Amino acid sequence: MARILITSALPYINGIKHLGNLIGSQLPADLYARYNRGRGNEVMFLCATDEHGTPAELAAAKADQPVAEYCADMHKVQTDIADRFGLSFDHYGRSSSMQNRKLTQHFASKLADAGLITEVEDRQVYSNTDGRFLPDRYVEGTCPNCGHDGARGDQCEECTKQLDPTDLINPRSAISGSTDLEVRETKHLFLRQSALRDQLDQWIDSKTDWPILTTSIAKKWLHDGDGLQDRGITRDLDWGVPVKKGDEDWPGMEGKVFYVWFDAPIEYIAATGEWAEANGKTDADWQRWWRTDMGADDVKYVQFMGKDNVPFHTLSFPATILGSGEPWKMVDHLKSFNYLNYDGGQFSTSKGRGVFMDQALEILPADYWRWWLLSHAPESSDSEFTWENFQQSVNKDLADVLGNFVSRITKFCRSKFGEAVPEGAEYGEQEQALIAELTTRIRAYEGHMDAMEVRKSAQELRAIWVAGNEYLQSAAPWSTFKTEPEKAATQVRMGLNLIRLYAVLSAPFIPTAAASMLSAMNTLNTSWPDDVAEALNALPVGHDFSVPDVLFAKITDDQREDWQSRFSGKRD
RNA sequence: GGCGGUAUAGCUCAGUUGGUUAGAGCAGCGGAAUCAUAAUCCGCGUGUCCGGGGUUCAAGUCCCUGUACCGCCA
Repeated sequence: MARILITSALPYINGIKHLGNLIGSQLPADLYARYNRGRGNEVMFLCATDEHGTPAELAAAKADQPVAEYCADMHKVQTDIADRFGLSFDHYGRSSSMQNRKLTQHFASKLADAGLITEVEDRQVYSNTDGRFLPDRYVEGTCPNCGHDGARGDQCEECTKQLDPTDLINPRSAISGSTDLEVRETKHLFLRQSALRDQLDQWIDSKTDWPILTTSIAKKWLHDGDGLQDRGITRDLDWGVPVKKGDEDWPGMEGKVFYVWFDAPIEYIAATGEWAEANGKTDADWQRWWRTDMGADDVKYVQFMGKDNVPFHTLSFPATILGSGEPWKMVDHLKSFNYLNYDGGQFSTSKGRGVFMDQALEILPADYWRWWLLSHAPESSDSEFTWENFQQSVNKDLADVLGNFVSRITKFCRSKFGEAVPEGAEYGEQEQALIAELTTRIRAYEGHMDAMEVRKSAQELRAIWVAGNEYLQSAAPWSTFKTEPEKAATQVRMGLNLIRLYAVLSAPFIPTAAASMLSAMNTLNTSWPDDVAEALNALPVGHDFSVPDVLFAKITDDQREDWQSRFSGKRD
């Protein structure tokens, strides 16, 4: 039994995520987790909210709440939505947890011991009115290049010129609008990533089976210009992990916190500690997933994320781990995704454009979204969501091909033989041919799933559903029933067993519908079809079942048009 | 500006280390069947593989170049 550690990129705390975020990390990670559990592997699937940093502080201020309280509330909201989407995390943690605080401080201490941290004097804009330092992007003013008034301190969005906050004419605080600003000296810790460049380079070179998207981004950062740069890992903020060297104070760093990108990936590890604590486990129980000296040697670790997160996961976080000199588990496979666009443009959290997770669940059950998103995952390039495509795909694949299959076979059996698996002969030639085809296809499906080829997996699964319809069509039990009822009974027995088989195979994609199918077939047998012939005899003659409700109602043209206009603008 | 990605049938996409008449699903057209959510199954594709050069016996697949769209730039 293999042991698989799976993490999804951490969603930021300031609001509900849209479907583009979902398909970029959490959903494919869930697919992989459910599949591996289905195969009988031991899985640890983790995610958490990323809670530190200025955007969280500002969102809390806007909501008129203390930031800790705001984060606690939003964490609950996100946990609830994740649950309703069927995201089967073993633990959904928080980067603000005490475990993460301790671990982050621990890593910083180890890095300092290894000589990989330097202190750098810096000059930064301080707002007297706000009583705080302002991150570059929170200083606004007139662009010296094009004269645009809303330029940010890191870049002018109008002319795209990169700026320094001190370049701005008439600078003001983006938080309060105050112009009472001054430049102050401040000291920060830098992680000497440059010292680890060759190690990281070799490590990336050894990953020959990673998506090109992943390695090309990593290589670019390693070699572009002067190569990998050292990175500031502290900030002058209140909300975050206090800068400490392990348990001890860090002279000169009083009142500062670690940068959100330093502590967020460490939360992958800390979340496992949170899982242990929440479930009455010991430290050893989580360490066997993460410490190669404590049993994590045989763990396969897979990360899922959108392409914007790749640099931090291929370079910064590995630098933290390698630099610590401790035997932590490093990622084995990094599956990255492109972006999903919405109806001709981008999904956008800040602009409220597109469909957000809570809204999606208001109009349709999770399985509809899961199927469409996964079967159209942006693997090789950016892909696009349109309502027409969504309606067509979902109606055809889920309602017609799969849902109707379940419906036609159960209703036929009920009307001719009653609600129990009818007695007939052994499977004949036609059934053996079907078993052979399904065996080939199921092995291909497993291959794609093991390789995390999401779209190809969906295609193969669909072909497996189609094979059932083809069989029924050519076997035609409604026809054989008239002259050879016993033969019809055998064919119906095959059809009913196919429903159970489909439920098991489809569960990673559409867990709710799969559960309904199993429930209708009145079975708890979810064993993976290593032997397809055996799997198609799982429901024996005489086994009771029931006819389920329609699995997937079709999306009507009226609904589609309604949603299309409802989601065309900004969210409320 | 630098870098990266993408450009293949009306739509969404596959096309492995270059090798016979470029494929799949959807949509469309025709047919079969009537158990079923008017569902299913079968048959039907003359596509400047973005343009232009080049390498090669052979290029959608490699090289150069141009164009378009998207993204990233700590």
